[in-house]
Amino acid sequence: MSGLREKQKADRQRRILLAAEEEFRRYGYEDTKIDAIAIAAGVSVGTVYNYFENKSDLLLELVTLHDRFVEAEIRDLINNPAKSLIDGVSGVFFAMTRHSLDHLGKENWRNLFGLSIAHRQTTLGDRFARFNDHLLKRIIHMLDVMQQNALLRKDCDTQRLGGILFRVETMHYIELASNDALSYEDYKKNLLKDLDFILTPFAQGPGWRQMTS
Amino acid sequence: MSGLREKQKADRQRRILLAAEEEFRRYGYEDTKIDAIAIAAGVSVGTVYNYFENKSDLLLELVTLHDRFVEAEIRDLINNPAKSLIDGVSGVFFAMTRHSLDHLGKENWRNLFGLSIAHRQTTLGDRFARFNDHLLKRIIHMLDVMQQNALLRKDCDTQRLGGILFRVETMHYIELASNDALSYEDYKKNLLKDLDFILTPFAQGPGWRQMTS
DNA sequence: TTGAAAAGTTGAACCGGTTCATTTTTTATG
DNA sequence: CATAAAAAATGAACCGGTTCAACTTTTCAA
Repeated sequence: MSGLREKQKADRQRRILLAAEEEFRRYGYEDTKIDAIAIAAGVSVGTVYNYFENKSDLLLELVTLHDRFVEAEIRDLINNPAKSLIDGVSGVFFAMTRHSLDHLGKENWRNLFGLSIAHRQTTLGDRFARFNDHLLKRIIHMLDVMQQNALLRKDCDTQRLGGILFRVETMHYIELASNDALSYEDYKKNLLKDLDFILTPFAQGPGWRQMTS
Repeated sequence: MSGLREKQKADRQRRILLAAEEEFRRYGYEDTKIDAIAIAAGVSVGTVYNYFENKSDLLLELVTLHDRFVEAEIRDLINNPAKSLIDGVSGVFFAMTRHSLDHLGKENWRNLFGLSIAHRQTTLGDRFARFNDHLLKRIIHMLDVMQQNALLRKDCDTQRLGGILFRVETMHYIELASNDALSYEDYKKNLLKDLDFILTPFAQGPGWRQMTS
């Protein structure tokens, strides 16, 4: 049977990932030793590197794994459209952030962000960029839907608005992840104010901002 | 004379910084070895660590050193106010970025950003945050001036607008620094579009966006 | 001038991520 | 089965940032 090798490979990969997740969660990125992951997974150090490029790749893999949950949450939020532009957008961002933090914690996320910026040229940076790109597309799609539903002005470039909102959110997320003194509630409050500021001129409906002098 | 020690210290510190700048510029952050800096500066490895916390601190020190030039450029741009809101804001951002890149190059900047995010709790992250905070204050001040000059709506919260613009710019800068395929011109084009999108509703004068349905 | 305390320098050793030559396991073939 | 080729696992060695105990230089009081 030639499936043995495949089965063993899948099993080892799974065990390494599981061990890594446990270690990262328990000790944080910096204090997690590859050695410890290898021992916990019942393999040698070399084998870990056989399955994963490097330490940060391992972390990225964990993020990607849980990507599907975020994906599901976003889908739900898009399918049950919010009553207003700001509720829709903030709802998606809050859900994403809540989930990300619960899953891996601040320390891992700031390392992931930091490393993906520093090593953009490498696999890590590239894949993280793709991951973000995908999320951005979902945001833009939601804006399109809201435009259909007359919650967003027809003359608004959703591509551009989406990009801007995503950039602002990303910075808030980075600030949250990299500052232990900042709580999730702080993040929500700050982001909401920014979103409101940006979105108000583009929101359709009785409450939008009067712009003529 | 008790000044000898002080003089020697200042001299060593200067030599180390000079050597570091040369190495960082020539080889980039990753490929610069502390060992090489020490040799170029004519001191031992231990001495380098006597003067600087660690490798990234050394890079941050170089950035801070040239901060004054950026400062000067910004002051000029604020003193000679631009004709429009968008020209003023983009002018400052473009100048900052142009100068930063010329000074240290992409590779060093993406590492600085990456490391300051990953190590926010440490001296590095903290000092980099302060550095950014200071720039943000200058931007807000410029917005205040423009508001005085009737280039920006009186009812606009300059604090908030400044924060948003700064966040968007920072993300564009990170994208520029971390992607070798992106040119400075690309950055300018992309950022300008975002700034225009955000600012148009708040710009005072004959050309501002008509917002009533 | 002297010598001991303070300040600073030094480089060998440490630590942990990563590599790679060697060994072990699995598969394919007669 | 037996065996050779292919695939994968292994851990000792490498590399470079960082630390620290030993050593040198400077200061300062007597």
